[in-house]
Formats: sequence, C-alpha cells, structure tokens
Amino acid sequence: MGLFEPDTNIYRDRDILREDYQPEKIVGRDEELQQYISALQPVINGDQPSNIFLYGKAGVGKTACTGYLLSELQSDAEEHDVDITTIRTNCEDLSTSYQVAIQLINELRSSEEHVTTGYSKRQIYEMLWEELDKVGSTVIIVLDEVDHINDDSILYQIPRARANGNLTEAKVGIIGISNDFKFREGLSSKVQSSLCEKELQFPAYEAAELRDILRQRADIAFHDGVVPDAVIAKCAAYGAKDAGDARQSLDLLMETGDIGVEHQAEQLTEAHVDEARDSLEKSRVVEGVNGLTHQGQLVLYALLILNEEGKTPTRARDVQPQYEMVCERAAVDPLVPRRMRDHLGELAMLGIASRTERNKGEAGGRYYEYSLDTSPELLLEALEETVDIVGKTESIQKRFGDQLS
DNA sequence: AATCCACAGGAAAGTATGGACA
DNA sequence: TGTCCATACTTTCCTGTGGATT
Repeated sequence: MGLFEPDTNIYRDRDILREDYQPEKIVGRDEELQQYISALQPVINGDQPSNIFLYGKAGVGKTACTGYLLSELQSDAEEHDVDITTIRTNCEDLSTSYQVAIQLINELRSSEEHVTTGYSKRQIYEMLWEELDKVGSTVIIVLDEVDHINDDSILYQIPRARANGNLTEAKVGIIGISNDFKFREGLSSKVQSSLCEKELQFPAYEAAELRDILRQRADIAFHDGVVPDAVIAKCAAYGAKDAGDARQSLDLLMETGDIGVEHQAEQLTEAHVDEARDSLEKSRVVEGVNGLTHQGQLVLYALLILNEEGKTPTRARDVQPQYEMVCERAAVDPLVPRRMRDHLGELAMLGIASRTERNKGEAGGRYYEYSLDTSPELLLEALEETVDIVGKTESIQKRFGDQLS
C-alpha cells in the first residue's frame, strides 16, 4: 500500500462545485437570459455592441450567465462570419482605472510584453487604444465587480474612444457587472448614460431555484446516491437565508463533501452540513482577520477585550482608551480617533463586528454602537495566527487570559 | 418648527513605499 | 542613481445628519 491512496471517493468530479466551473446549462435564470440575449443582439449583426450593466447581489448568476452567453455568442458568431474578441477581467483587486487599463493591455498582449505601473496615465491609455485597434474587430470587455474601481475614468474613456478618434478599427462594448446597487447612482451622469445603455437586474435565487441548481451540480459532481435531498435542502436554505446566494450554497456543499470524504462516509448527512458550516465560518473569520492591517487588528483586539469585559455594545468613543492601551503595550503609536472609527467601520463591513445606529437627540446626538458579531474564541485564535501581533502584544494576551479565567 | 448633540463620513493633503526609466 | 508616477494608509479639517428636546 502506498503512502498516497485515492480517498474512498464520493466525488465523481469535485471541480464541478468550484466557483470557476462554467455549467453547461443555466438553471433558474430563464427570464434574465432572455433579456441578456436581446441586449447582445447587435453584436451578431456586426453592429457596435451596446454597453450592458448587470447588477444583483453576490452569487445570483451574473458571472455564470455572462460566461455562458459569451461562449454561445462566440460560436454563433463564427457561423455568421462575425469576428468577436472577448476580454474578461475581474476588477476585484483593481482599485483604479489605471490598473484596469494595464490589466486590459496585458490581456491583449503576449506575456513577454506585459506592462506594469510606472507609465503615465496618458501613455497607458495610448497603449490600450493601440492594442484594441490592433484587434480591429468587435471587442467585448467584461468588467466583473466594476464597483471596485474608485474612479470612473476608464468607464468614461472606453465608450467614447471611437467618437474621440482614439479608436478607428475596433468596436468596443463594455459589460459591467456589479453587486453594489448604489454604484450606479454614484457614477457621473455621463458615464451612467453610456455604460448603462442596457440594464439587467438579477434577483436573488429562491430556495427552490437553489435546490435545482445544487441538485444539477451534485448529480454530476458526486456519484449517484451520495447526496440525499435533505442535504441539498439544507445547503440551499443556508444560501437562501440572507442573500439567495448560489455560491454560498455551492461552497457549503463542497465543504460538506470534503468533510464526508474525511469521515470516509458513503453518503452525506445533515450533520456533515453542520460541521461544514462551522468550518466555513471559521475560515471566513480567519481570512477577514488576516486581511486587516496591523492597526485594524489592534482595534479588533481592543473591541475583543471590551467584549470580554462585558462592555459591548460600545461606541467608538469608549473603544478609544482601550485601543490606546493596546497600542501602548504593542509599542505602536495609536491612530487618531477619526481613523480608528474607519477601522471599526471596516470590521462591521467584514461582518466581524456589527453596529447599530443610536440617536439620543439633544441628549446624545447620533452615533454607532459596536459589538462583536463573531465568537471571541475564534477571533482570538485568528489573531494569534497573525504572527506579528502576537509577539508584540504578549502582555495583552496575558491580561486577556486573566480576564477569561 | 427650530435647536442642538455628537458623531458620521467626505475631501484634501501628507507620509511611506515601490516600479520603470533614462 | 534620481525622477516620475503610482498606491496604501493616515491626519486634519470640515460639513452633514436624525431625532429628542425645547
């Protein structure tokens, strides 16, 4: 027997459950697909493509539908002798138009000619027009998570490039995908009218639709009879609970599968789902904490201590002294209150903390109350995993330990 | 309806850091 | 190497805000 043996596998193909898997059929989005198809119609006629703006919460099939339709479009276009190039970019880590432009150039260029930062904005745009014109045909640019771009310069430039004479050959259309409803309103009206020519809204999945999706995937991802309906229903309920989020459900199903494999189970059970949910929760917290800046972690630490002392919910004003003490022990200069509030707000955004607005009128004005929204043990564990905080705040940990006992 | 509290959160400017290029 | 250009994070200064109180 070798050191490595395949697991007693309940999976037929685990990759089916991964986020990047492109299903062959889209379930439960018939109406949206229909609208999407009509928005893309000009492309197949060889006309200038419309700009399309998709919005809807995370995990409601925006990206999946786009991927599906673009590959259909590509093959249909070949039949009709239309030349189409699609570029897909996720703007998740791109916070400026500048970075997006670089990303697009690099998508179009071969890897030896990749550019990085250092050029002026103008030069970068020149390069982009040059590359787009070199392609010369219809180009569809998909900008996933456009709301991560903090300035709308590129969203303004691309649709106008042709009119401004920067592009002569290429016909460029943008498909913007966002899960931030407010993003559209934040755009300048010029960008709004051009980017949002066609607007599609994706509603959250109903629990029943989620069950259909999970069943569809489970049937190909797992062997027959591995996933009972109760497990599907439980995973679907998890995703439907707050957001109608298929990705959440699929992640949970995959984690459940992995736990089933660990337990060498032949069939998944609801208990596996519970375990998987806890495990996902934990990694969410750990990732959230690791993603914080050092200062953010210190603020969290202060909040954590206040929580253990039973002083939560608490307002920013009361976190400040505790936070300054943490900083002192960590031998770090404390931030100014304004900045610390931002960090608290960020913790709330990440779902690590929660905040409630309070207003006592003349006797207290408007303020937020913060409290921890995650188990303190889990947070402490996560904070310990970030090495640099532990060394510097050893004394605080002792203090914290004393308070626990 | 006017007042006012006390913080929320936007804007601008500063600091530190790092890549490209000549 | 110094200059130019970019980003991330921060500080400083400021106006905006909602509801209890008058």
